Amino acid sequence: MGDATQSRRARLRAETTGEIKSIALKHMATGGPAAISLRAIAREMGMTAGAIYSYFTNRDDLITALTVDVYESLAQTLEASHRNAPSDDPAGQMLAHARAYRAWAVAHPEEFRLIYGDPVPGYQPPEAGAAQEAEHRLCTVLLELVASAWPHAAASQEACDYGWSDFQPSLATLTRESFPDLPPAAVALCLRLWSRMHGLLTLEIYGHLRHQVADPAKLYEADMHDLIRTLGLAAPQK
Amino acid sequence: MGDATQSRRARLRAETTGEIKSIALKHMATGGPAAISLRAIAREMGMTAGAIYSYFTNRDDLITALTVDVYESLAQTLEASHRNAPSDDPAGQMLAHARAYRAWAVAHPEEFRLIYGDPVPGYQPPEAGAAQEAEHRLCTVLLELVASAWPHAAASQEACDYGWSDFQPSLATLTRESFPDLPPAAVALCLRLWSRMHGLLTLEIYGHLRHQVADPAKLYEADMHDLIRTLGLAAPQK
DNA sequence: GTAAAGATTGAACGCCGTGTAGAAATAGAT
DNA sequence: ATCTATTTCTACACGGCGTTCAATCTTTAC
Repeated sequence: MGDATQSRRARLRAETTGEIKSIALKHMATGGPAAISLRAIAREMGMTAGAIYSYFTNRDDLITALTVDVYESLAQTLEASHRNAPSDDPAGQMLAHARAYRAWAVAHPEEFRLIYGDPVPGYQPPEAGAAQEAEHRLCTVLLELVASAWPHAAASQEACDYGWSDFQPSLATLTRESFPDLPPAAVALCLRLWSRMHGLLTLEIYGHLRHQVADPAKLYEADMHDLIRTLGLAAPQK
Repeated sequence: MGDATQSRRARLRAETTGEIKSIALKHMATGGPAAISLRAIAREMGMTAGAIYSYFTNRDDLITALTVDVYESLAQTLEASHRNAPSDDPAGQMLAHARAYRAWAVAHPEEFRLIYGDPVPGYQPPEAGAAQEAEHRLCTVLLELVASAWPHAAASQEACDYGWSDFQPSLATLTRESFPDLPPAAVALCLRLWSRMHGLLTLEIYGHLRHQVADPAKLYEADMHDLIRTLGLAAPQK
């Protein structure tokens, strides 16, 4: 059986798998998600296209693997931003998260397109995929923000009555286990926060703000400050 | 020269052009924008793929034409919604617009993807395209809403100082000509309204809400009511 | 009626993802 | 060290794609 770490074969296999994904990401970064071509990857590696099929059953399988990696990158970025933010300043946390999200999206537009847009013609993500898990992980970061902001924000969010049955069971149980004190309305707020950042970012990434506004960052900042203000959070010091 | 209406050739040409676009739209509605294939269209029309090149120089050219049509469809829908809304109820107008936007998007998800997502691998829209004009047209509808809501909403939007130089010249002049009384902050608000609807809709259309929430419509309604409330507009009667 | 202009065909080129068959290389066990 | 089983890789074929081009048929214009 295997040695200390791994059998030699498994090590080479992992290396090659990584190289395939790395080259695929590189191609995607220049030509968009649609530029991921098994033949082009194999060509760059000095292989034949068919050889990749011993590492990934499909092109879709490779795309799925890349998606998981990209989700991981985004999650780590946002989690790191949350760790570095002051723990007693909800408005500052919110702003830091919003900025980290946009910074990642602007720095990795193609990765953003991969997970939030049409990844590639005809690609269908696996149903019980890791995408759902990754989205919940991203949602958890947001939920932590909402949790610390909820004492200030609850008053403005009581209008709509939400129940746990309004959410998918996986998200509902995840929230109730991790944040027992949060009501359903807080989860709804979390999703609406997400959508609010997502809206401006997709418009920017997909070029729809280019014809309207000189500096998308300014619009984003303005909307985030408006968001913090209407949530009843104190304006951050800086 | 031509007869009363058109020369026979021009008439046939217009018919064929329409048929090409119609079949392309049909394919897109079932298989997504990536399913638009010149060969498949030609096959369905009993033609050869090359024949399409006398109607559209490119596949991208066909995509551009479809985009223009889809923009037109969306613009007419939203403009009709605006006409049918009561003219003295800013909150009701806003809500009607938001609902009309979502209804269109949910009813035409592939058209939505065509204009707001990756239309197709490698497609690059023409720079001086009609897309810009169409977006301005959609923005005008929103600006009318903002104009009628501005007396109530101005107070909450004075925080950020915007200047006309923050916007692209075409949008700035369009606004100043059509709505001389509106300040730059109103245009910024208009774009932020757009992004707010767009955020939830893209998440829904691209399937990212499916794993989180039971009924995306409820989340959308809740956010729109929150939006109307924070804008300082009276809650609509219904 | 004849010549110009437009529409269409059919074949070709070079991409692509995807399979299959067999060769080459590597692993573990004797 | 040798043998055997598994894995990796090449070579090739298939069908589909967008695109081009010379040749052909059809409509228009004079």
